[in-house]
Amino acid sequence: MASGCRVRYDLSVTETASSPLPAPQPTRSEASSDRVGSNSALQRSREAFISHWGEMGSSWGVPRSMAEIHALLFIEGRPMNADEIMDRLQISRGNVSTTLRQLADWGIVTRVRQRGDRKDYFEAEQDVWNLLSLIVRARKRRELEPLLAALEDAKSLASAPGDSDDPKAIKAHIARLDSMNDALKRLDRLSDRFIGRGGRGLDVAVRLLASLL
Amino acid sequence: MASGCRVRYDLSVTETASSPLPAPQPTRSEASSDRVGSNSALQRSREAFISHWGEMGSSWGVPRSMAEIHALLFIEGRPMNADEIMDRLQISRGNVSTTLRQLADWGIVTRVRQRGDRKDYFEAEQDVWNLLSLIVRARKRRELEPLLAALEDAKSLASAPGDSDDPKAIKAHIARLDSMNDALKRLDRLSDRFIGRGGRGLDVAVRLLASLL
DNA sequence: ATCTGATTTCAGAAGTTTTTGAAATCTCGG
DNA sequence: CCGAGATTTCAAAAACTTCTGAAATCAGAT
Repeated sequence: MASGCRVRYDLSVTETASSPLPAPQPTRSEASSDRVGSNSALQRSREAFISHWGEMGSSWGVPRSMAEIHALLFIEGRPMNADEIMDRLQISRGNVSTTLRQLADWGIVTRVRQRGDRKDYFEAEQDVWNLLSLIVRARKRRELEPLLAALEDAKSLASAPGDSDDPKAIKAHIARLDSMNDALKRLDRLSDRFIGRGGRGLDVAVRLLASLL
Repeated sequence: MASGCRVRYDLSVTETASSPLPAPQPTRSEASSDRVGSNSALQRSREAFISHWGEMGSSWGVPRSMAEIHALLFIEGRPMNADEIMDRLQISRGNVSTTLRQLADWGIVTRVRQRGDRKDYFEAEQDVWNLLSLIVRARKRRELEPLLAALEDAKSLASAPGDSDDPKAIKAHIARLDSMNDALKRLDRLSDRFIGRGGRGLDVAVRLLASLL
């Protein structure tokens, strides 16, 4: 569903001076042919995880690089700074900065301070149920709730004052809006409970259901 | 999150002859300013529903026009043919054809035959829980399952034969993959039950949970 | 077979989203 | 207050997705 394969870009920043990074770590390989970088089994497994997570993200409307950054932080399980992320994923500084801020807004990633280091470090939520609940919460707020509001609007629009529509048709129309509204509202309320307390709710509910069905 | 406002396009097809359509129905209005077309309360309400549904779709990775076509069929609640859809939504024949096929593949829309009419008509699933279960089913197959397989791969990659990685690190890494895998697998199995029987399962489960939590 | 209207296909156009990278801004230490 | 490094911003570029429309294909009627 897409290829990939970006080109390397210049790392030097603003000032003219050369920034003597501790040893510019060779890049990862993208897919086949040439391999560079540390290619231990562990590293290759991480790479696989990252790219599959990125893939999944992009089919769910999450920018690939956002999903990849998150995957990297999750799978490394330790705080990383922007430079490390840039090097590892081969994406630009601006992109990393913007994306980290968004992930932090969603609450999926936390900014941590490293003693005696001016850089910002970031680490990902490690509890998967917590992670899922954060995602659900964010999408619910950004997408489900506005849609519910819109459905209410559509409903009130339909029952406007004097007009020339067939009352039968109006009734059927409103019934359709209502059934959609009901279903989504139920999911909405349900997700409230699910995410009620730090993801544990989701976990519990899922176990519960699994046994009941 | 986007504008819209496409231009009208030529309706005439292949042959040179003029296709005398029964009266090219004026176009809908996009948002504000000029209004054309039938503007009854009912019509405006439908329009609102369609565009909000389209909006939502596009933030979930569904092409706007696909979401709109589905919304139109759902809210009209009757079989419609390609020409009606083109006129109403102002989208091209090719787009309509391709999209209808996809919706039909997902099972969200059904092709129905109208006696004595060579055209194909399409109608949308009217039961919302059924609809949701069809959507869940499709996404599960197309996205969740491949991801689960990929996680398994990543896991086996990590425990490859003789290599230089710290055994501690490998253990931690595998634990992470496992926790992700477990959570997603549980969701996966759960959705199986949910959609087990034509959407009713989903409905029942949701009611059940709502009362339990 | 042929004709006619409906449908599908697909290359290119249009539109949208994502990414880049360099300049602006911020922040801390001295 | 200045300098050095870190971060943010944002206009422009690249990449990707979706859409168009004309030509090809298909299918029923004659």
